[in-house]
Amino acid sequence: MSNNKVMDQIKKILDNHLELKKQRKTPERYAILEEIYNFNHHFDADELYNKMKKSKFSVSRATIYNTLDLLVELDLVTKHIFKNNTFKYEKSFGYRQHDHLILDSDEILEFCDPRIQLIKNSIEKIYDVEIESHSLYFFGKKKKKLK
Amino acid sequence: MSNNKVMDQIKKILDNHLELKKQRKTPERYAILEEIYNFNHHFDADELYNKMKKSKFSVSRATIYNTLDLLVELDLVTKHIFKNNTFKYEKSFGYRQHDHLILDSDEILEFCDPRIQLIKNSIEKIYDVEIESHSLYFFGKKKKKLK
DNA sequence: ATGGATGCAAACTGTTTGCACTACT
DNA sequence: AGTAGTGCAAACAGTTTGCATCCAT
Repeated sequence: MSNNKVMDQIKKILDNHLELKKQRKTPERYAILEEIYNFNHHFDADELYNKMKKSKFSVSRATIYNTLDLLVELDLVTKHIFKNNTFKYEKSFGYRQHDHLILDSDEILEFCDPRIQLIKNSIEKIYDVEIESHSLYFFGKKKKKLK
Repeated sequence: MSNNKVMDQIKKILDNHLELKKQRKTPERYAILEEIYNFNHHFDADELYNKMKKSKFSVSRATIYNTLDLLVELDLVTKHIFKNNTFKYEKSFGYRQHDHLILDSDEILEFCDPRIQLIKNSIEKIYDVEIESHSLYFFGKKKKKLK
């Protein structure tokens, strides 16, 4: 499989961090990271919890949340909040930055537009601030096709 | 006061809507709308609830949420969700569309950049969709001033 | 062996819901 | 009079927390 290489890289990142910060290399952390990178796109804590429960490696909710926080901090995972108030997550290593288009409240597409960087640069200059991240969502619906 | 005029206009909008949809013109609805338009910027349901409680017109949480939904539907109020998972609201009539810059996790500034419309237009064409709304937030921090 | 991490369940927070009562039309 | 809207409190959902136990170091 070609993405074993990605898997190796992200595990290495986690590994390095844990070593550096003298945190424990628990099997749970690696198992969770692996499951997340097997997801294709957005999931929430509960989905991950259930996926883990079905897998050979059952893990508690507390650990799910703890590990998600850790991985977000490491930039291996991105945390979103769309319109409702539950957090959504997605793997982020090796995926270039993108924004989201949400159609009919449930379908999520991704896009990338360089002009967002230009806006960011302007804002930084105008307000004399340093921007660390942004979130841009478009909400819309598919056009009805005329018969 | 110069914004009595604004107050009159928005009450008229609510009025028309209630009449049209044959909904009741309860004093609670007008009182809540008025309090909201006395706020200067972002608040959450609880802040509004407390503000109402202190005013002459105490109102229940259920009514707060019901009325907020109604006003959002009428575009008199905008509903946001920033990084944590509680909804924030702001009055929106007469205020041209703007986006938000959140500094050091607590200060909220507003800005307006026409390029966001250009991005929107592109996305609509590329994906053949109709975009109804967007949300754009920049998260950053103030630059340290050198002494 | 030590204490950081986990599992479990209870607590918490913001929001929603059910139902009896109120008051707008 | 009829019923939409309100108030209250209980229910709910997602997340966080406290504490006993476990296991990586």
